[in-house]
Amino acid sequence: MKTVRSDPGADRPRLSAPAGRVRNTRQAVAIEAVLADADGFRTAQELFDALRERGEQTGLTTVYRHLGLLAEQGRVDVVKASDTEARYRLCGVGHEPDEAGVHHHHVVCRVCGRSVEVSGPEVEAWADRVASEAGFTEVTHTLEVFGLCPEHSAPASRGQRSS
Amino acid sequence: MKTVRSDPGADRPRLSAPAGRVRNTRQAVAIEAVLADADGFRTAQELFDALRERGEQTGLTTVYRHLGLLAEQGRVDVVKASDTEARYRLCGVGHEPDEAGVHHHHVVCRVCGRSVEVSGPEVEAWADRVASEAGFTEVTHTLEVFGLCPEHSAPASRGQRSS
DNA sequence: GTAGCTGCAAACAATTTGCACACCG
DNA sequence: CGGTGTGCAAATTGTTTGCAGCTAC
Repeated sequence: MKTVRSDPGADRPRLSAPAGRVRNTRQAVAIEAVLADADGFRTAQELFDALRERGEQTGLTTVYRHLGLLAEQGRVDVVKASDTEARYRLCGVGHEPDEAGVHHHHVVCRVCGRSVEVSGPEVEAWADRVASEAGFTEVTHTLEVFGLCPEHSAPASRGQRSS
Repeated sequence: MKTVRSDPGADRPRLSAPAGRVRNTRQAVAIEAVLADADGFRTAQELFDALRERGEQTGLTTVYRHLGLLAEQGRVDVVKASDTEARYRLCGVGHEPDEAGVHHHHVVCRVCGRSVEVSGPEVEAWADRVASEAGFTEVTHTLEVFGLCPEHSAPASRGQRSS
C-alpha cells in the first residue's frame, strides 16, 4: 500500500519555523514544514516519504519523535484511521502549555486525507449528558468523522461528473 | 502433543451457540460464553485469560479468529482504547446480513471496562450535518466515550485530576 | 469421510528505544 | 565544547498467517 504522491512543485518556501523549545534543527523545521504543507492527515510514513522528496534525508525515527512531541504539545492532531495506522496533522488552534488545545474534531476525506476542523459544542454536551445519566464521571470522548470530500465524491443521483 | 483437555463426556453447556455459519465447536461456544459473561469491553488477551480460567484451553489465535469473525458479523463491538489495544464486547442488537447492526456508541469505564450502550440520534445527525456542510458525502464516524462508572467514581475527592 | 476448526510458532506492521555520532548554540 | 538531536538497527506489542492434526457434521 503505497500512496503514489506526485507532489508537483517540490519547492518549498521557508515558512515559519517557530520551534519554540526544540532546537532549530534542519529536520525539525523540515518536519513542521512538510506537516504544514499537507492540509490533510498523513501517516508517519507518508511524511517521511514527503520529507525525502524534498531532499531532506530525515530518519523515520526522527519523524516519529517530532510527531509525538508535537502531539504532546497539542500542535498536531492525531486520528487513528485504521487499527494500526495513525495519522497526524498540524493544528493551528491555540495550544497553551496548560490548555492542551481546544477540543475539536475533524471531518477527514477517506481518499485524500484532506480535513475540515469542526467544533461541536452539541456533541460535547451530548457526550457529557449521556455519560452523566449513566452515572459516569470524568468523561472524555474520541470522535472522528470520515467521508469523501467534494472532490472525491462519487456522483450518485445528481448529474454524473465527467471527471 | 497438545494440552490435556479434560473433556469428560460431551459436557457442553449450550448457553447461546447460534453460530449460524460457524461450526459448533467447543471453543466457539466458550468464547461467546466468556464474551457474554463479561459485561464490559475486554481485550483479546483478557478473554483468552478468562477462557483459561474456565478450563478451556483455547488458543489465542482462535480467540482472535472468532473475535474478528463476530465483529464482522456485527455480533461484537470493537473499540480501540489505546493505540494498540482493541477491546471487544458482545452486542445484543439486531444484526441483519444487510443491516450490519444498528449504529450506537458506548460509554466505557476506564477502570473496569463496564459499558453502557447509547444511541445518539443527535450525534449522528450532527456528524452528518457538519460533514455535508463541508461538502463531504458517504459520511461515517467513530465515537467512543470514556469515563468512570459510578462504582469507580471518587465520591468525596472531587478534584482528582491535577495534571 | 471431508471440509472446516484449532493451535503453535513464525510472520507482520507500526512504533519505540539503545547507543554512537553530528550538529546547534 | 556540551548537550541535545539524529539515525540505524534491534526490540516491542498486538494481531495475523502457515501448516499439520483434530473435530464436527
